[in-house]
Amino acid sequence: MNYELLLREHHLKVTPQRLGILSLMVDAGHISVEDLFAQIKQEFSSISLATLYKNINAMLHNALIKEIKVPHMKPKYEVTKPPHAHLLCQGCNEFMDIDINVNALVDEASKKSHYQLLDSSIVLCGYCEKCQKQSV
Amino acid sequence: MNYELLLREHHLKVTPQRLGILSLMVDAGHISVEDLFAQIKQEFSSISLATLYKNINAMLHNALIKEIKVPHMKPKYEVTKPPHAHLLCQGCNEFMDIDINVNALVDEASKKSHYQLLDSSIVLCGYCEKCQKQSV
DNA sequence: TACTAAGGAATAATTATTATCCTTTAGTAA
DNA sequence: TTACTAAAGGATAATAATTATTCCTTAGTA
Repeated sequence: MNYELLLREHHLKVTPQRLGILSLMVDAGHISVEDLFAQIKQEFSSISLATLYKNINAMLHNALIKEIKVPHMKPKYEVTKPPHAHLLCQGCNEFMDIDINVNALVDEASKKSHYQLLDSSIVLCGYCEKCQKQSV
Repeated sequence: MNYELLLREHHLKVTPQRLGILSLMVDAGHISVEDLFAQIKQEFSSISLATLYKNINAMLHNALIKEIKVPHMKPKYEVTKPPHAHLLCQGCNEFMDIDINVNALVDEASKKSHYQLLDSSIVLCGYCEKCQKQSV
């Protein structure tokens, strides 16, 4: 993926820090501010937490990334992808993407409301294969 | 609704403050800590914000209420109801419940993953009838 | 009625996020 | 290239949200 181009397409200045943050986000899939900061520090030891927040907000504003908020968890961030749902494992607390038919859901909802629907956020909770075996 | 019984069923001590908080939550449908505090203050002028947080956490812990978290909004709380989705109006920022077929969604997701699914959280964003007319 | 564990009030402490100030740098155009 | 300007970065202060602590009060129970 060409991160430099991706930033330009979203009208964001290209800086080494920003490229690093974006690249880490892509690699991680879903990552918290805390973890992202720990990782970006390894590349830019003097980077400030405020810089990270400023970048996250800039990228959110341009919809380059999305915020995922679920109960009892710190917010996580992911690079924007086609509509999909999230599976959240209650054991290891990891997210996994799943491409269910989001449009069908939106269609069904449309029929039951007068809302003009624009976007959706779907989180399913359960146990992943690994955590299923271990405990429960 | 018998709030006293509801609290007892969830192994929570019955106190006047707690009854007040629960009753306000039911009436509001979906409410933030801030709004809840403003309202409960009218009934118990000396109530502390810490007390409110402790009650919210106690009720969350016993699944008497649920937390709703979505990007760019303060968390809201609702008394636990049968599985349903939320419609969030981007104009007035109000939630509305909608009873779409959540089980069908979970079934579909089950087929596409090895997860053992337990719970789901679905938020659809758009404009309600009123806000559709006004702007957009 | 009395006892005990939990709840409430007040407030301090912690955590997460944003604002501010000043320095540095990316983007642009001469 | 060079020079200019707006935006970005770093350091840190400030704010907001939530949790912890202390002590006093009350609900549940024997």
